[in-house]
Amino acid sequence: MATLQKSIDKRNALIKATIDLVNNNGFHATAMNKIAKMANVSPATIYLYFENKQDLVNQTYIEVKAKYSDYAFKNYTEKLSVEDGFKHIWKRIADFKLIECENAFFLAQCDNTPIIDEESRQEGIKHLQPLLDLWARGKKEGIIKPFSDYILYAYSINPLSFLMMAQKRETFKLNNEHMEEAFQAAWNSIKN
Amino acid sequence: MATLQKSIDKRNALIKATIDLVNNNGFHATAMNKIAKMANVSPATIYLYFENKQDLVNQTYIEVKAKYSDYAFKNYTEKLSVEDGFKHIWKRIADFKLIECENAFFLAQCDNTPIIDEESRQEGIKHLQPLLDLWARGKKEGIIKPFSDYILYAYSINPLSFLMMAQKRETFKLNNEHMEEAFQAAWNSIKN
Amino acid sequence: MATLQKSIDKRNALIKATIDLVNNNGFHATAMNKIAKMANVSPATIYLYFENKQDLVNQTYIEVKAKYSDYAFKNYTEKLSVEDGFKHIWKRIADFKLIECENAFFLAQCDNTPIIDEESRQEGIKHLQPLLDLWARGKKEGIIKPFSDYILYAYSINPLSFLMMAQKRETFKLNNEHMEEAFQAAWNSIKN
Amino acid sequence: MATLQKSIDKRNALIKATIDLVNNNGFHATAMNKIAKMANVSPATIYLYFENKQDLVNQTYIEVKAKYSDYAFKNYTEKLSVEDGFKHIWKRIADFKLIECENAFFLAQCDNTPIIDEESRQEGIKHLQPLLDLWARGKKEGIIKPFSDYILYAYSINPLSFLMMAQKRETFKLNNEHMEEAFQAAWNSIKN
DNA sequence: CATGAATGAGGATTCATTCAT
DNA sequence: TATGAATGAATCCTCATTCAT
Repeated sequence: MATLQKSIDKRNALIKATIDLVNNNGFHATAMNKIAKMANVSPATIYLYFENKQDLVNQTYIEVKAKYSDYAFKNYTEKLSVEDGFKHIWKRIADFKLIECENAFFLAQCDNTPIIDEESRQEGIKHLQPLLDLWARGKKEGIIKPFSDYILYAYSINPLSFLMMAQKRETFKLNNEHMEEAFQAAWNSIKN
Repeated sequence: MATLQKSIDKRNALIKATIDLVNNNGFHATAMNKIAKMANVSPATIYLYFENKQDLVNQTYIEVKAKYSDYAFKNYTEKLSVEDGFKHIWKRIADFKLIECENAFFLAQCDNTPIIDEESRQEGIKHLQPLLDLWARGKKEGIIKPFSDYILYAYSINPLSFLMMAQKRETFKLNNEHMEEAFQAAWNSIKN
Repeated sequence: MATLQKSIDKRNALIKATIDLVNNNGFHATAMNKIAKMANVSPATIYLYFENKQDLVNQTYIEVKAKYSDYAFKNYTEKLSVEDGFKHIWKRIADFKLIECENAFFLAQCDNTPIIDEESRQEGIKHLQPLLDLWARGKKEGIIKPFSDYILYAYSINPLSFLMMAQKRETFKLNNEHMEEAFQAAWNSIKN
Repeated sequence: MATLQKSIDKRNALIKATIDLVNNNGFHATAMNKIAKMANVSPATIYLYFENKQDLVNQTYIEVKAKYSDYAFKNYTEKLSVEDGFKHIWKRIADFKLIECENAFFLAQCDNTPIIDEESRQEGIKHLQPLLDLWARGKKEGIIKPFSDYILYAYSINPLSFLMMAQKRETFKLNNEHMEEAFQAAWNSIKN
């Protein structure tokens, strides 16, 4: 136990350090040494947990992506109406992007950059199924526009990433009113 | 003349090579050496045109950003109605992101990554004024929702970046119908 | 133990190599690569022991300067008369400059060149106190001329550097008679 | 004429720039580019006047060395007594080292460093003949100690270099009294 | 004579990774 | 399991030198 826990702690510390440093310096400007130091671990120790630097980022990506969808669907139930269900998920995602913004920023960087293996990217995509199911139901009920899921995502979910970036850059500060506007824009873009 | 043109050609070749290589490998994985080789130039020559690697990317960013807004507002006139004007600009930006996708991908990478100086970023932001003016007019006429420009941009323009990425990743192929859907989603998200 | 000793050995090997190569090629013509090779070490290893090239020379300078004064005052005691004390120290310094001439040449190069940080230079100056004390006593007793210490040093000690250079250049070979002459010249220049 | 003069001016400007930059940065840290810039000349132009960098320093050395001996023997005549003659030359050399200290510093650097070709060094040595003649006469007359010329130079002339360095380093400021002391030390070290 | 643009070779330094302990 | 010392390869950048004009 104790020793297993210690192992997990180290792994977590390494992933946390990776997110932090990659966010601030980018992938290639982040030295394994620095990651090790920030995680209070020897550089060699990293290689006990990860095959190499690429593997470290890949796994970090998958982990954060999982955290993202866990967060997104927390307390969500298919019993909700399409609109309420969407609102619920949207709000959760918005919270994730704006509160857990270090994680969200890391994902944005991975998603707009050639640093992640295609395989790991695929691995990370799987998790949004409940949202796709909701949209399918919405389309069938005539509540959601019969658009490709890519387009629905692009317009109703992804804009939150842009707002997160703006906020992180401190060029824009989101308040509750903005969030309300954002939700309206999202919903209007996909509702029938 | 001849010699000035040759200089300009070299600078352009360097910028083109930078875009290409950074797109495929990321900023830090792109060696000056490789940029030089691709531009048919000695590594040392880069430093006649740019102060250092950072300066090279900064200037590339500014240049591409300028190309982006030039493209966006080509043939645009304020005489158009708000809706027509928006449609015009939106179509141009869509074309840029989907046709000049190398350029667009480069911008996406810079905008979601800490590789660009804040100063250069500010420099690159200036160019969207005509769109902001159009939105101001739209809000006054009651045609556009009275949202923050950040939100209007996030929902009506930025989603195109997501679609561009998806297409570049070959996970999704946009046809004319998709484009029509995308425009509707964009317009619905901001129109009153 | 073993590992600490190995570390010290490496550091020493690096310092030795630095002296050798800087003596023969000058500071800037000496590549870190070459120093590493001569010390049987990887280039990267140098940076485990020294911050950078400048730091390497600075520390080498300080080390050699310390060795110089250790050598100068070996077996010296204040109980000696001023003349005997001076003769003792002078002989030791002469030996150092002519026998440990690699070290002496390195110092000469550093002292006549802008390669050493002012700070390290100050650090290296501290060590001659016993000689200054001896002169102070000599002046008080009326045995040594009441000249500035700079002048006493310039005339009674520093000329040995010139002779060392000449010998190193193989333009002049010092024998015992020369040494006797040199000492007379030194003593005559400062004695009352 | 005019064009020849212009050529000479350029050559002089280059030599002046070399002295200045080598004094402040050392030989290898001094880039041809910088020398060219300081002399208001294109880098390529340097190669019209000098074969390469080594040749540039060699010739600079020879030139400065010539200036040194010209300065040293200005107004000197063999009709002076040994002591007066020595005093005359010594004063001139002292002036050179302390007033024309940029030149003197350059020589010190060359003389304590492996940057000058042996050949050029030999070339530069020739010039002190009148002093050697004076010493020969002094020895014959029993006024000067029958020491090797190397030793005479080391003790009566070379110390001025040390004082010049100290002054340049701003650790010591020489006044007239010091100069008087210095001359006494010099003369006492070699006079019978 | 004079130049400024161009360059290939080389230099200091960093980094992902390994290995002896 | 954990480490810190060690490293070879690679990176950014500079520089002495050349060449077309």
